[in-house]
Amino acid sequence: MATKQPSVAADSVARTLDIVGDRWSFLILREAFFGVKRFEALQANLGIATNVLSQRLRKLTAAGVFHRAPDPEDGRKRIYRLTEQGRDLYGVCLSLMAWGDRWLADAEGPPLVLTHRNCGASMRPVVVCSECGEPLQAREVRYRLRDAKAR
Amino acid sequence: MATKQPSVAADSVARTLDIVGDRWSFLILREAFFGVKRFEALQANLGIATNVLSQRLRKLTAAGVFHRAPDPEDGRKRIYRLTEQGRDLYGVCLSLMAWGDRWLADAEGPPLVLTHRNCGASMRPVVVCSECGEPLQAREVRYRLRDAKAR
DNA sequence: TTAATAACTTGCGAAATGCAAGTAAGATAA
DNA sequence: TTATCTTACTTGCATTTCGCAAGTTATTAA
Repeated sequence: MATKQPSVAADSVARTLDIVGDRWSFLILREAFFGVKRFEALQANLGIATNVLSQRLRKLTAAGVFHRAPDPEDGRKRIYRLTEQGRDLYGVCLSLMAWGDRWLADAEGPPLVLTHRNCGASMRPVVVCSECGEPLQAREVRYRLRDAKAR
Repeated sequence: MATKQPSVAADSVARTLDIVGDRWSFLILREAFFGVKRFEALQANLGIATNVLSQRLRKLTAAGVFHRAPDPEDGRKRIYRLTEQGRDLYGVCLSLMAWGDRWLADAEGPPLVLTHRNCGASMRPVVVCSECGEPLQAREVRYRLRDAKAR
């Protein structure tokens, strides 16, 4: 059995889920990563209720995931752009997609082929160690607080 | 602006979120990755209502994320083990943790140091291309249906 | 055989969600 | 300039989900 270490690493997950841990936020982010930037387009693509979309965008903007600004070419429109913080969620979003594609795709949803433009290859996203490049597994990772003893 | 491609890759994200896209599932998974295997321990660590935990575990088990079995040493207890499908969510969970640690950690939650046992280094998880090993960014990834034209 | 424990289920008030309708501010057309 | 349209919201209300407290059932321990 793994060493118990809940409270250490727990809060970073919980805090993240406070922001994006509802049924819609990642779908909004997915659209954003596809290049969708406007309220109306998000609403139409997702079929989300307008009050909920409004609320989510406000929350995500307040959290620093999106930057909201009027369209200089049409003052009625608002442009929602991902901040660096928001773009940094791409890996999570892509991993969610890859997991669903691997385990849930069937007759209803044919598997996806992802292509990496940089190298040109068909690929899948993998979560690896920044230092050795090996895929990470739960048993192989230890969590510590900086300037604190190991648990 | 990116090419519009919502319905293609969209459903894999949506299907995944149908299973783990609520406020509790990833917290339950986090505990599971820390080695927690029993109902009572999950409840105590998370402070989740018992009916919701019961419902979530049933849903995640039905979806193939957990395997549920009676403890052979004590028939009252149920052991919830991650299946391969469940363990495959580790990357997502770790990425969520890393994001929260990077962007939301502050006075309340000191940054974490993750150590990779295999290589011994302090590291952070990175989502990379399985083929070239480079970190993935939204602009660099194309999505296609297998046996379908590009969009 | 009685009591304690583990994993639930049930009932009920509170909160979140979806839907339809309305509003306010800026653009467009006559 | 006036009227209409568009965009991004807000409001009200019914439905669903959630949290809490109090059972219930099955198994173990005394």
